[in-house]
Amino acid sequence: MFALADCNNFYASCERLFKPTLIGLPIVVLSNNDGCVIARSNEAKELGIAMGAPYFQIREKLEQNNVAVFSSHYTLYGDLSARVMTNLARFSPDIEVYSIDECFFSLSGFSDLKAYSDKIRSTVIQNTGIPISIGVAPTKVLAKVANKKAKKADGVMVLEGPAEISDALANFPIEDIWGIGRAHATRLLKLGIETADQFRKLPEEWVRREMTVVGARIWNELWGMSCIPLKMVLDPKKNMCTSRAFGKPIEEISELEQAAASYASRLAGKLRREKLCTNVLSVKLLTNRFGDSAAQYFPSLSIPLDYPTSNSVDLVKMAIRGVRRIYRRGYRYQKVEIMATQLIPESEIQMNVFTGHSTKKDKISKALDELNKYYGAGTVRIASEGIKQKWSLRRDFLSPHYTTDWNDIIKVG
DNA sequence: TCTGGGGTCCTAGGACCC
DNA sequence: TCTGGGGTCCTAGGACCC
Repeated sequence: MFALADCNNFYASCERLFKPTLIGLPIVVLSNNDGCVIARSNEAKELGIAMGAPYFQIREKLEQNNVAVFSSHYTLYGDLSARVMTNLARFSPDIEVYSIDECFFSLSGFSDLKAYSDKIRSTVIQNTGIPISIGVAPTKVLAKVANKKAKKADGVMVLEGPAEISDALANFPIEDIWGIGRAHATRLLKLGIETADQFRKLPEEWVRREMTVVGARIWNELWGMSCIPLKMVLDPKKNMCTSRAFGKPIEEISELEQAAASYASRLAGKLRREKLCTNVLSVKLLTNRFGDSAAQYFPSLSIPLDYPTSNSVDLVKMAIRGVRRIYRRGYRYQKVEIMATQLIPESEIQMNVFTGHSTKKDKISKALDELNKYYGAGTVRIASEGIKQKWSLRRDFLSPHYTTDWNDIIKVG
């Protein structure tokens, strides 16, 4: 049996944890640049605030209803997520941390799954303050279904026998099935397939032909045949990307270079943290796709590197070179994407006799990491990243670093 | 003025090799 | 009328996830 634990309205719950005065009140959390809504407390959902709604369009409504608004604060959420996962790990030998707020784990060999899940749930809530729901079923796809049902029940739902499962699927909307996205849902709805139960009654061959093996796996999982195993060890990453919209549009190449340098440096840091090196660096510029009238331009360039690297100096240099190659005057750029592909572990690097590895550059990178870890991200930068970063993120409603910065720690009394 | 960011998997088609 | 066959690798694009 598989269990899925999912934190309720995770980001909103994290913000509320440190502001108990907000209990019972509506909360929303905004995306980077305070762009749109990415998390809502139940009270905010009840007000009819849609997921993904652009902030500037609903600002008045939020003010009228006294909704508490927060900029997203991933350091805080990451820290609280780790606490939840640590607690869950005490209850099962096999766990898969699936995302920042979700965790699959095996309950095979356990008895009285309802009572055990209730205990897990109350322990996590007690120890972390984050409310969670648990769904249990014979496959991952069914555990997802159970989890949705748990949210509407008392926080735990176990689906075990065939009759119980049929019942649960009978009125389960097709578009809510894990793995069926907008495109497939639209198509299936047109064919009159509206529920999970109708979907699994389609012939398997049809599903396989029209929705590839991915669809066939979901189909089998809905019949209780497990096809998606627990992933207890993470596969090594294949790509890594730093991409972020600017606080305001950029037209000048000098500012684009700064931003690209800055993103490349951040990317290099992420690579080093995961002990990976990249063979190819890609740079992409994007104009604002929502600006109907403005001219659009989405150039990109992949730069093969002479040797796999993760050092900031090399990657920043390449990113700037990329921007210079693809930049064209006359556009209002909204975003730059720096992507590293063909990643390999640091330990597997084949030395190139001619270019080799520069220990000096590696030492610079290491010093950067250590200084920034101690004094805070971005304290020491490469000069081309610029000092006055006019394009940097807008985060007008950022909460304090309650758990990750001594200066922001909660004071009692 | 303002509309997120970071990933994975699968397939099809082209290039290339023997 | 005829123009091999089979394999691998790479890339682009689509679909999906949280």
